[in-house]
Parts: sequence; structure tokens; C-alpha cells
Amino acid sequence: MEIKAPRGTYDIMPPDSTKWQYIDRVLRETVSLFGYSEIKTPIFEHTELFERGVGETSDIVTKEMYTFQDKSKRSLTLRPEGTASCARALIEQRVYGGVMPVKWYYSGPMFRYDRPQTGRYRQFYQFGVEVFGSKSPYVDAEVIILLVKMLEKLGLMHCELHLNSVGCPTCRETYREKLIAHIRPVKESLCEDCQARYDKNPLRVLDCKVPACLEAVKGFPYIIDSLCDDCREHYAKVKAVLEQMGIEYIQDHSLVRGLDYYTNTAFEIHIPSIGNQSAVGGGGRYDGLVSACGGPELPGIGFALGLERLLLAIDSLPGHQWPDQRLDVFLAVLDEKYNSQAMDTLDLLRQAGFKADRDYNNRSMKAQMKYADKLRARMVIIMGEDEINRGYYTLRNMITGEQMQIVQGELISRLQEILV
RNA sequence: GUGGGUGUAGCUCAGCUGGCUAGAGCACCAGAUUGUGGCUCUGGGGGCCGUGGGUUCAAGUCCCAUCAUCCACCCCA
Repeated sequence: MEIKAPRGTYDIMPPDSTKWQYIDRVLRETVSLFGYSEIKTPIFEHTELFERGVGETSDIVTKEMYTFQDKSKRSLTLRPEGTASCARALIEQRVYGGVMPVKWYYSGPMFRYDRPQTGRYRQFYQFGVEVFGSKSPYVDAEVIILLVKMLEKLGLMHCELHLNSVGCPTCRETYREKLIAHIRPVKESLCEDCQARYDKNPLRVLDCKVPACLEAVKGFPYIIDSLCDDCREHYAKVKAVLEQMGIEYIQDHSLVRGLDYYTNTAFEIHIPSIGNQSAVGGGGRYDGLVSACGGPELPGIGFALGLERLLLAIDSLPGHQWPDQRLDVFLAVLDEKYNSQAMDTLDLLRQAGFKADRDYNNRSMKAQMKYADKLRARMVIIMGEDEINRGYYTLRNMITGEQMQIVQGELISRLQEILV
């Protein structure tokens, strides 16, 4: 019986792994420019952290978590997202006692028991940022600017930024009443799920895609018209800064985040060309999170990018070329008896900073040339009987086909001339 | 959790209404070129036809189940 990777998981293999390295590198460089530092948290946490931090009524907590008991009967859960762990670390390490705000980023696997689909897996990869300790709308704007910049650096210039404000608990309550009043007369025509949402979390009726529901809620009141003075001002400032920076956005009145701790600014980035799972990134402000996790009242804001979806989006870019992986030098060794010289030469090449490799399977010259071609070597050094006896190297340029003989002492300097 | 599609060589797939030793292209290995890659030609290795059961003289082909995978809903990144 062959053992396979569990449902919804997959291996990232060469050559694809270089794409992942590339994406991760570009994202890290970009957040670093904005002053963010990396945080690495455990991949599993106490289940209670996610129940409190993500929201007990959310779909993630109620049906998508990988929860298990360890040998001491602790209930642990593989992290379904990154924000709760950041909040926990902030509290546990007493970071809030220091310089504010703190700006963190993380990158790694998350786990949700979902039905796998295009751009959706049970173990998937997210890259996220969090800022704790500032209420400034400029921080909201900076985070969104950063998000757009990260996508631009990956060549994703044409993304849809959806923006909304979900207000604070006070204005959300006012809005909730207005919305309920609007929906009540048409409640019977809603889908089953929405009838349940009507009682528990009516805001979520707004992002239901069932045609009957879309029709029923038509003309619904907008939450941004119910915001209190503070929230309205905050939102206006965020939008003003985005406009100043030339970032276009779509006011999306039905953008309601699924996680309970979000306040004020909410945003999502969509790339429609990758299909129905088009949200590549999303986030918002969560001023209630840290206290909900048992810490002090401390504002926060952040977002996460789905790396599988980013990769899909980059792949769908017309004419996009991933950076290619080439070998600088391949060493063709024509007889096993030259192995010890070959290892010295390899060492020399690598010390000089060249990506160098050789054949270890005692293949024929022809097979080694083919192998060098597969490895996309730019140069091949041939070490055969004549070379060893007379103290020179034969150097073949695999791109131009030129071939030359050089004395041993000049190998590195000649390669540097050719390859740099 | 709901609905639909698909499982045949490492990969992409063909195999009509059940009927000889199951095929192609690509990839891999070797040779043509006994010290030279990409092109061409020749040859070779490699399949319990996803798994289990059933119908039949006979199943890759039909039926059931199961697993996996893909697509959509849902949810989200």
C-alpha cells in the first residue's frame, strides 16, 4: 500500500520550490523596507487561543480546525491563521511594555480542514504582517500601501482593492438594528444559511452569493452611513491617504470579514484572473483582539496573503518568466582515476563562489555533456587524460559553443571574465 | 458539509457499442558519433488499467462501494 500525502496537502518540489523561494524573498525584502521584523511562533497552540482570538462562532473555529489532544490531554490546535499567535506572543513576552508600535511579519504554513479546491488546501502558506499599538489611520493606510507594494514587486500591477469599514462595537450595534429592520420583511425568502445568520450575525447575510439573498437584501443600508463620528473620521482619513498615494480602491459595502475581532478598516485584494478563489490577501483592524486574548487594550491591524493564490496569479501573468536556476560550471571527469583532482577543482570553483557540480555516476563523456545540459550549466570544464598530463583545462561555453584551453592557474580568473 | 467531472507508463492522454501478448507523444537509458550537449534516427527499460467486490464464457471497458484528485457551492488567504 503506497503512502500518499494526506488530502489537501502537497509537496513543493524542485524546480517549483525555487518559485516559492523567489516569492518569499521578494515579500521579505519589501516588508523589511517598511520596517517590519520577523516573528516565528509555534505551529500549534492551545485550542482556546483560537476560540478566543478568531471567534467562537466563526466557521474556522466551528468546523475547520485541526484540533487534537497530546499525551497529557491538553487540547491543541494546528494554527488556522497567524494573527492570534502574534497577539499571544505580544502578551506573553510583555512586548506591549516596550516601544510602540511593533511591526511584525510572519511566513509559514496554516491548517484548515476545508474541502480542497483550486488555490485552497488543508495545509497552505500565508505571509502576513501585524502592527500592534497604534490607532492612527496612517497605519491603516501604510499597511494597505505595503500590501499593494508587495503585489507590485511580484509583478501583480492590476489588483482590485476592496475597502470597507465595519466600525466599532458601538456603531456596529446601531447598524445591526437598521440592517435587521431592513431584512425582517424579506426574511422568509433568504436561503437557509442566511436565516440562521439573520439571528446570529446579520452582517454576514450581506456577502452571501445566493441569488435570492442578493435580490432580497437589495437596497440594504450601508454600514459606512451608520458609523459614529470617530469611526467615520478614521475611515475618511484612511481613504484620503490612499487617494494621495494614488491607490485605487472599490468601496465594497458587503465586505464583511469572517473573523469576529475586526473593527474599522477591512480590506481584501482580489485577482479575478485566478478563478473563483480570487482573494489573494485580506485583513483589517482588530482593536478588540489583544484584550480578547487576555492582554491590555491595545489596537492592532494586519493582513495575510495566500501564497498558493499568489503563485497562481503570477503564473497567469502573460509572458512572466520565473528567475531561472542555472549551474555556473559543470565538471566533466573522464575517468574515475581523476576523482581526487576533480574534488580539488570543485572545491576551488565553489570557494570562488561559482555554483559548481559534477557527475558522480561514472558516465560517458557524451552522457556527462547531456547531464550538464540538463543542469543548464553555462560552462563545462573537461578533465581528461590529456588535460591532466599536460596541466591545462578544456573549457566549453555551453551557450555559445566556444571551446578553449587554459592553463590551470588561470581557471578562476578566466571563468570570472566569462561568467560575470 | 453539498453537487458534478476524472482515475490506464514518471508526465499528458488514446483505447468506439465488453473479445488476441494494453498503445502514442514527451521524459528516462543506450547506440549511431570508442573525448563533446541542444537537432535527427534506431533500440531499450518501465503498467496487478486507483482499490475492493459484483455481472459475464470473457472486464481497462458494464454495475456497486471505497479512496484519491479536479471543478463549483460554502468559507476564506
